[in-house]
Amino acid sequence: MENSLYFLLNSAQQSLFREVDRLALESVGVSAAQISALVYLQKRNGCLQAELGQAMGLGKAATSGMVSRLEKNGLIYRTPSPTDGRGLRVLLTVDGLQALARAKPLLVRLNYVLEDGFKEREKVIIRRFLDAIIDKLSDE
Amino acid sequence: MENSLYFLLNSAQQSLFREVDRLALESVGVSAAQISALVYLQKRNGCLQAELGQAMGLGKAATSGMVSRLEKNGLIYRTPSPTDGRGLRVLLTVDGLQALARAKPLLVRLNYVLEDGFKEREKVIIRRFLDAIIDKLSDE
DNA sequence: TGATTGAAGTTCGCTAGCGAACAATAATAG
DNA sequence: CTATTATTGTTCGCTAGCGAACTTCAATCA
Repeated sequence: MENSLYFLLNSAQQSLFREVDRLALESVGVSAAQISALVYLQKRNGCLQAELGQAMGLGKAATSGMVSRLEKNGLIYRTPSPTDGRGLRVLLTVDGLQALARAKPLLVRLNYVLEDGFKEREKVIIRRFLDAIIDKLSDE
Repeated sequence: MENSLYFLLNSAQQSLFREVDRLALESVGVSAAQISALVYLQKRNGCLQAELGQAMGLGKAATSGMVSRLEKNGLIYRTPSPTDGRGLRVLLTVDGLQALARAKPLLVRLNYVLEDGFKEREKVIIRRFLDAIIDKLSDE
């Protein structure tokens, strides 16, 4: 029971996330969760706050808090959406871009460590497992 | 980059954990994290608070908070350790045992869903991936 | 034995998530 | 055009984690 895939998955992800968070705060000065948001904002070149939240899999409240903390840290700024009177556009600042640049080596190294010891066909199976979880739980 | 195993693993575990937490609160009235603790306590038939924390991969502060909430919910009780003047022994209450009984079907169903669509040899690879992460990060 | 080091717990202030309730704006139905 | 419904975002109170600083008791060393 306590050897089930569910407990194993939780345990692995939690260990990993906490370690990455520790390293990120130490070497980049930004939390792991915030780095994920910065990566997305760079790819999309800024976006509506609601879109960022959806991409991160967060609810409204969590998104609001996270974006506020990013703003307080000077990594992003918010500006009213030109096309929607309700929305806020979220954009990287120069500091945000620089933090992202400092974070990238960590992310690259991380993936090297994660993939180390697994053949391509094995990685395909692992991805299929993780993708299946996400698929089964996305109800829209 | 955002398709890396790191982001994929985070995404999958977070989706899964939040869904399980939602179901657990709804059908058992106890959070997913608390259920993990109850499972461990049943297996060990009670243990020192510090041991529980280590088994859950938590620090002292998180352990203290979690055990306090379990106690507030009436699922466990604390009693001074007979062998160590510093320690607290944590034990399931009757309510705790009953909550565990209500939770078990959920856990069984969950693992069925997770394993569904994967052959034995594929599950072995998935376990090896997750175990490797835990191994690489346990420094003692 | 007595002093130092270590381990068990608590508390504090922080990040990070949740749902619920709310205000403001947009979109849609009549 | 107006009334209803949906979407965007905030705030509140909660669970859940972290490290740091602290107390208390145990173990070790000299």
